Amino acid sequence: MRRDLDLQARQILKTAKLYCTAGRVAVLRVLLRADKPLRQDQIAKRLGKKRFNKVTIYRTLESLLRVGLVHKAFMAERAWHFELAHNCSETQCHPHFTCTKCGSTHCLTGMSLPMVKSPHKGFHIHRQQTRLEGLCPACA
Amino acid sequence: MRRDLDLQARQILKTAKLYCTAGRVAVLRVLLRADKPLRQDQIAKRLGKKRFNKVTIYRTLESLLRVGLVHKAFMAERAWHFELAHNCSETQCHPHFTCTKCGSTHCLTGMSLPMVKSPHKGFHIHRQQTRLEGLCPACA
DNA sequence: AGAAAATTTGCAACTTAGTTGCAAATTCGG
DNA sequence: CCGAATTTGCAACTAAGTTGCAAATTTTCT
Repeated sequence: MRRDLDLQARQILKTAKLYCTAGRVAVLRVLLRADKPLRQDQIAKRLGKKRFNKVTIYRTLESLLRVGLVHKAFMAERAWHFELAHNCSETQCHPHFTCTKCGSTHCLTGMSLPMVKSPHKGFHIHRQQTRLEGLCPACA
Repeated sequence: MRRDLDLQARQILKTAKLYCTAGRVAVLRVLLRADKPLRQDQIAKRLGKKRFNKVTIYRTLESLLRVGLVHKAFMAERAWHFELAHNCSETQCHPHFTCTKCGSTHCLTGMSLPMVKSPHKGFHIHRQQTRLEGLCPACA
């Protein structure tokens, strides 16, 4: 089982043309077994005895991101962004668009998306929010 | 014009039963004029001469959040979350669900949403991501 | 209006998340 | 196994946000 995972991780790294180091294999193994997006500290915890410096973990993730093996879930940014809630309904706000080139953000007001229904039993969805990425008029 | 904005801000604060202080009026005015979600530092910048301590700005935003006048756009969390990109298409990943009670996050795999189309001309949407909030099976 | 009570503000110090430079260690290709 | 390329750990740093507390402001009560 664990051998398998190890081999799989190594294989993946090799095809991605990344150096196959202890750190990368370990982090990748954690991600392969994860059932949800993880933060650096959560990954570190799951590495257990195999300790790596947090800088190493971040840099490993960076390399995995670079080759497209990994995503940043939530397309999060580092800082919080605030806006008035006035023209948002209880269940959703307008979508936000962020330009991948210039980084500018725009509110795409005037569109309301159909409310998502979970395919998994037992989830009660109260609010949804959609984030879009692409090129803004100025950059396109 | 500016008088109007001021009055409007005061009115809003009054109905929300918040102390009507210089800081709150100023921050609210900025938000009323904003065309997109703003970070604390961006708000500070727009306050111009009316300087307030960043702690004050954060606490002001907190109070506006508390009474529901303001949102955190992107439902952002403070730290980045990473996950394997394997079962995501070029244009979207599965939606993520976060429980507002216990804070747990789940991947709602197995659903693909229709790709959003911008109602505004000139936006080229490459990727979309949906985030859901509500109660998870355990908390519901 | 004036005073007491409630709330907000600013400051300094702190935490958390993530980054950078650099020297030492590891990995790869021949 | 050697040398070049890449990765690692460390320490020090930045950015974003938080906390405690005393002083200032706002509201309420009379």
